[in-house]
Amino acid sequence: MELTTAEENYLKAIYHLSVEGKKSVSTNDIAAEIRTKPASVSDMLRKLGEKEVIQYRKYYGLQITPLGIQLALQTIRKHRLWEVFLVDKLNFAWDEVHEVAEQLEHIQSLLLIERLDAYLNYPKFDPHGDPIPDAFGDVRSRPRIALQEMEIDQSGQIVAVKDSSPAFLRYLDKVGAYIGARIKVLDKVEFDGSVEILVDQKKTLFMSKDVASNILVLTA
Amino acid sequence: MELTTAEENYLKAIYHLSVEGKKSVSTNDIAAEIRTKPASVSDMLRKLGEKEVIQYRKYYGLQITPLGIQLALQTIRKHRLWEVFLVDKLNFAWDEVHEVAEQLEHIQSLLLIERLDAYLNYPKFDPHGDPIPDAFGDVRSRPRIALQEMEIDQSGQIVAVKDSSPAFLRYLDKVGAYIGARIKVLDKVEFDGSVEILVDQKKTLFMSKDVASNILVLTA
DNA sequence: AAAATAAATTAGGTTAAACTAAAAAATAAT
DNA sequence: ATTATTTTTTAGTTTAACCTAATTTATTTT
Repeated sequence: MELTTAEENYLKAIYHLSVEGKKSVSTNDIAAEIRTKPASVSDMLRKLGEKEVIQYRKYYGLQITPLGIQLALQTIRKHRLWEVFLVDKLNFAWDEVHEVAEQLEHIQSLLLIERLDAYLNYPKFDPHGDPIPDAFGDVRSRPRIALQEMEIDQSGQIVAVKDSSPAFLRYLDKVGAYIGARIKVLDKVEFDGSVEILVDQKKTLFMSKDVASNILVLTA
Repeated sequence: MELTTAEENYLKAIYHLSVEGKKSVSTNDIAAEIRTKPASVSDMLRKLGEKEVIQYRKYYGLQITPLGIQLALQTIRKHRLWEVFLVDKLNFAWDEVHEVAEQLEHIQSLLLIERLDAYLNYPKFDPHGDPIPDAFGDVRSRPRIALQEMEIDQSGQIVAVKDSSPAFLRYLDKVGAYIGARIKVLDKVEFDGSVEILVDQKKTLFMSKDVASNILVLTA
């Protein structure tokens, strides 16, 4: 089964919307995600349906198939491995990698990805803390909760972000809340949902509810 | 100036034919190089002419412009840097890299190439011994002659091959004539042009004229 | 120099992926 | 339960890159 670059991008978007966003995936959702027009999405859904990576009934809805999930995970695997390469080996900042990884993920060569994986020492998580599927598509993800949902005095480690826009990542970098940081919730303000945390047993940090709900923590 | 992947491939082919093959570049030559049809080439030449990377007068001929040369060299630079990466870091054999590098060379990111160059320690030659243009397109190539043209008792170092088809590269690997090998010409048979060489002061090797004329040597 | 051959280009068609505008179906509101 | 609104799909274009077949230009040959 061969997918074009465009097809891979659609499938990846559908996978993310299906898994992360729970409820059924709409044409408009996909258009927003891919930054394209709904009419283009309808076109592509028909094609993806014919290739049996999704089950598609027009006006009704779609469901990603096991084959589709497998292919999407391979693309995600490639994307995240390249991100590790860019950060670990080429010293990219974690907010600079996405665009380039978006291109690299479409390079076709099984050997390349296997070798890259070995070279990087079989990493299990990318620089944003997201799990890297193995060659069979298996993902071992750690149970994580939003910082927002933690209790006072609970501690843990920042492992990922929900919103990975460059602006947000830069903000985190600036205030010193990097992936891997060990944190403890010192206080929560009921009124506005903001929280106060201790980072690495040194620095105290205030953050709004908006920020805190975008940070994922592996609780101890 | 932005070139598409196809445009980059055509320009690269035109550059190679212009520089390596001397005489004027024909539509048919390009078609053969790119494995496409002459009609498609005509189409593309018009487009490349409009973008001013070549000077083109139909039925008459073409010439690559300084801008075209610069852009072609950037693509070649990327291709050869990726080849170094694949061989040095990911342990690819030198006959396995071309296809993958052909894809990687089109990734667009100046930062990526600069970082990769630094990571590889600013290599000057790729695994086939071809020179890597620097960020400004400057190439420092070593003066090389074909093994075929060497005199008896002359010695040197294998630095490149003309024909880099996988079959030829595999053959070289098998007989132990790798890039970097130090050699000395022991004998030349006038009758058929074949040569006998000593490799690394150890192994004696016979090769046909065809093979010898495809091996480039930096003479001592 | 005219005829034959070879090379290059144009004309017209295909496919993938996008788009706008219009139509159809599903959902929500009165 | 009609009407209004939103969502989705279809119809018809556009662009890039290819193709075949036909034509035009250039080059050889006689």
